[in-house]
This record gives sequence, C-alpha cells and structure tokens, in this order.
Amino acid sequence: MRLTTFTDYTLRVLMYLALEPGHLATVPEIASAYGISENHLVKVVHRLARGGVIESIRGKGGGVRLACDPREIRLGRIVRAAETDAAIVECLAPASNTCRITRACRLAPILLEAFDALYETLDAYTLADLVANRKAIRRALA
Amino acid sequence: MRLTTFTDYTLRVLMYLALEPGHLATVPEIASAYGISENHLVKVVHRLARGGVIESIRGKGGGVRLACDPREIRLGRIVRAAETDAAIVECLAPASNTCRITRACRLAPILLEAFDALYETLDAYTLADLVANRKAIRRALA
DNA sequence: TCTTAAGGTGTATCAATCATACATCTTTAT
DNA sequence: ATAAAGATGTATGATTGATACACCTTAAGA
Repeated sequence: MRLTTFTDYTLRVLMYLALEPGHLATVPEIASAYGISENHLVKVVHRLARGGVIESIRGKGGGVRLACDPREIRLGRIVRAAETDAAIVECLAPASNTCRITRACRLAPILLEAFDALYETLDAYTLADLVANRKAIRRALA
Repeated sequence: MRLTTFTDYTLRVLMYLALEPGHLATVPEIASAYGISENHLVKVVHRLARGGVIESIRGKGGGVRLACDPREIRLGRIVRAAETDAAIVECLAPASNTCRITRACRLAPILLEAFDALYETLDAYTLADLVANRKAIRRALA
C-alpha cells in the first residue's frame, strides 16, 4: 500500500506554495526546485487548480498560488482528492469485481471504515503543519 | 491507494478456512472455490504458514487449516503483514529517496500516524467478523 | 519401496498502471 | 504581434505486481 507519486508531488507543490504565500510560482520553477519532472507537475498543478485549492493565472507573468491560508488546507482532503482513482480492493469496484462472496462478506465496509480513520487522522493536520519548519525547507530547496 | 491482490487473496484464504474450522483444505480446493489462480494462492498460503496464522501439512492427505480461533485473528495484523513490501511514500524508503526536503518536512511521521490509525481500526475486527454470515458465504462458494 | 498427492521454492513472463515526454492549443502581458 | 505562461490530449517507457511454470521435498498408502 502506498501513495502515488502524483499524491506525493501534490503535497510538494502545496508545500512550495506555502513557503511564500501570495508569490506567483511557475511550474518550471517548482519542478527545478525539487529536481522533478516538469511535465508531471503540470498535471498535478492542473488538478489542484480544478479543485480550487490553488489559483492559476494563465498567460505571461502568470503562475500559481494557494487559494487560501495554509492553516485551512487539511491534508486528508488533499490526499483523498489526489488518490481518487483506484478502488482499495477488488470488491469495492463493482464494475470489475469478480469475487463470489461479495454479497455475504463484511470486508468492504470494514475497509471503508479503516480508510476513513486514516483520512480523519490526516485531517487533523494542515498544510501549515507540514511546513512548520519553513526556514529549513527553504534552505533545502535553494 | 489500494491493497494488493496478494492481500485480498490472503483474506479470502482465511475466510475460506474459517468456514470449516479444523477441516484440512488444499490449495486447488480454495482456488477453485473462488475461481482464482492456484499458482498465486500457493504463495499466499505459504506466507500465511510462515507467519504462523495457518498450519500446513505436507504430503498426501495434507492441506492447510487455521492455527487458531478466527476470533483471535485480528485483521490489522493480517493486512499489515501482507502489505509489508512497499513504502507508503518515497521519503519513507531512505534507500531510494530523492526528495530534497525530507529532513525538514513533517510528512513522514504524519503519514505513519495515519496508517497506524488505519491498522488500529482494522484490528478492532477479527476474521470471525468477516465470516459472520457463514451460511451465505458457503452458498456463494458452492 | 514405489507411486502419488500434497505443499515449498525459485525463476520467468505477462500485463497493468503509473510516471514521463511530447505536441499543440489557449490565454494574457507587453 | 510576440512571448510566456497554463491547459489538454496522446503516446511512450519503466516499474512492479500478477501469474505461470518447472522442479524439489515431504508423507501416505498400496
């Protein structure tokens, strides 16, 4: 069980933006700060913008910035949105499920409850908590 | 984020064995009951046996059965053991980590806490809970 | 003691999906 | 008009998980 790189990068983008609230950052700028793929970040940023978490400004002089205060951005909500695609287990994807005991077995609801607990725990933290040590992060990215 | 088929099959094997405690089941028998790969099940069963969750008896007339009462088999422990391989996120795999802000960033401990909450929630349930509706499961596998 | 049925183990291959690149379009400042 | 920025869709590459296969070991029973 692991988070996709997509989710990982999502969090990195948000942390970067939280370092300098208000500053318009470009995708190439963020990608080079972390030394990661610009192309991949484009999609991460796009999804964040669609979700309203960040604000994107097109055209020359454009860029992206947080749409709200880092203290209001709960990690559970972010990770849930980023990890949206896959079903946790076969029987939770009715379209492709082939397990014969799905009707009778109690696994699905129990798993959902457990993942709710995971996301709730994450929701106890905000983006601001991730970058509590702002100075050290800035230094690492310089 | 999702469980591997390996974990899924692990739970299915245990549920099958819990239906008829004491009965020695063979791998082909379990595989055909669920209509899944016999080869893959072999490894699942092997790992369960190594972990002491089930007891395996080699040779003709052999098979596998639960090593203890289904009410004592906690789901969190089972899933944790099955999902052992992958790191949740890059920075939790020091050997291959390339993230520049690992030192300063608080993501790793927060994720560990959240996954602990997940497994604790699973540990509130046992194998017996999964097969509470034993008759219906037997019917589905017949 | 030979055969057969069972699990144990390692390797190889296939397939899925995630990560990444590329091409092109749209928007906006200058 | 041009350049710089994000938006979007498609294609490719690489990882790894799922599966198959081959062969070994163990033990029952004829």
